[in-house]
Amino acid sequence: MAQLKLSFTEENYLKAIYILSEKDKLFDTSTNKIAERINTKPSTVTDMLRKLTLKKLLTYEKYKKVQLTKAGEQMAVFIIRKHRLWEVFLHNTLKFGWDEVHDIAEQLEHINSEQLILRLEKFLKFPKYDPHGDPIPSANGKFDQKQRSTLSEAEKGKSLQVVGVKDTSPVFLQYLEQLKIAIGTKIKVIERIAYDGSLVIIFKDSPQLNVSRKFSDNILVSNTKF
Amino acid sequence: MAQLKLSFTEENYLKAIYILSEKDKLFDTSTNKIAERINTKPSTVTDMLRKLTLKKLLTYEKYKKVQLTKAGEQMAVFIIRKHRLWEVFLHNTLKFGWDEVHDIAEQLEHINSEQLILRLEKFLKFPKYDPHGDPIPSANGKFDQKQRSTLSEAEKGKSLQVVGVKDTSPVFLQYLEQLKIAIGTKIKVIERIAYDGSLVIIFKDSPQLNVSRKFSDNILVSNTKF
DNA sequence: AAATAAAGTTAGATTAATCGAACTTTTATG
DNA sequence: CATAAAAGTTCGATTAATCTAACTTTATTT
Repeated sequence: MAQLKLSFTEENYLKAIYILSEKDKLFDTSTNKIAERINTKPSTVTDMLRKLTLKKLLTYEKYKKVQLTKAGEQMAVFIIRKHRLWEVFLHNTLKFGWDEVHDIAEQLEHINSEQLILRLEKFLKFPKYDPHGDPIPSANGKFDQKQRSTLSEAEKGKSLQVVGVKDTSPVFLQYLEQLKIAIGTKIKVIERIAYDGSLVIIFKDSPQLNVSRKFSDNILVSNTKF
Repeated sequence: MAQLKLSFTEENYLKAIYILSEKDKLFDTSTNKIAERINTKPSTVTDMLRKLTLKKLLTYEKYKKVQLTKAGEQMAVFIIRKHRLWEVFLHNTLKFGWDEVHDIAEQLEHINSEQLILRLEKFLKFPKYDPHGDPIPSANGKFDQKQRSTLSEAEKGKSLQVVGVKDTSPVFLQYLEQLKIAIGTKIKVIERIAYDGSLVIIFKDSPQLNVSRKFSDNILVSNTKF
């Protein structure tokens, strides 16, 4: 693995395509979506798709859908692994806030050294999840897939533990920080409001709190832990 | 500081020019020397010197010598600061060998985040020297200049402490590792052999050892500490 | 100091990544 | 289903970094 060297740009395309394919399993990964995610123009994406096809990292015919090959997917997963391990380092070791780690990890993920990542992982004690609750693939590319659902799906009376977020925008993360909700926080659903899909919840020593549907849609929870 | 963004390549040129100017204070920093250090051709260097002159990071007229401006020097020192802090991290925290840290730090030094470096420095407890004994500039660009000389200059009978190396090639560093000489090792010069400039030394519980002039020329020592 | 060598520069070409504008294909909609 | 809108592609151009080959300037040496 990791035999052929890719440019930062190529790596970013692979990662973007991987993530888009994951996110929208129903819809095809399209030129425009890639362009938007990578902040470039569709014409540039077309060129790059050609290039990556030649390198056998994805399959693609013009006007048709894009799909990563085994090799391309492996590369993408490895980049995600690096990204998430660095996020753990930034958050746990250097004490960066939840919302500050992404941009720096975006740069660090391209550092090229297998050894570095193995040792970093060991130093961090083999974390399974990053600070946003996203799973960190192991060195052989496997994800630890824990049972997760959104808070919005939770039944009344259920006790749950926050394991991640879907929205990772600073505004959302900072709001969570303000509420003192973080990974690991235990939440109980007191009531479901049928009218607007909002929920009344409590957590830790908090008073009752009404949270919007939009809010609860973006909180990932598990109830397998207790 | 650090207002304008430079490419990796530009940063590498600045660093190379800074280091060459430091090393050979007597001789001018020349196109060919830069080319050799950066592993590129002289013609490429000429182009880059023009570009960096336009950006006011150095002064240069064709066929004349190159000199960094205040701004260029600040940038270079900041890159060296990053490089050396990362080396400390790799060595102290991730337990990489003395000889393994350079290449990875060469990549990490280009990561762009003032905060990251400040926090890394704090995490590492504000180290003053990197694993090779080279001083780490502080955030305001100042070096802690300790009294240093080479082992070859040491008088008979003197006790000294290793504070760094001049040669950082893997073969030399690995030899030191084998001998169990590292930063901090205390050495006593038993005898100076006039014939070939070699020295007889002892350190820790070692037996007497004869080391060549070439060897002792590349060990930096201080006797200010005890 | 003239000739030769070494160092440095210029010019033209190449590769990677990007863009805008014009064009083509696919999809959606009346 | 014809046509307009959306999506995607092609083409020519640009910028950064690099090279080679030819040329110029500076340094060295007899």
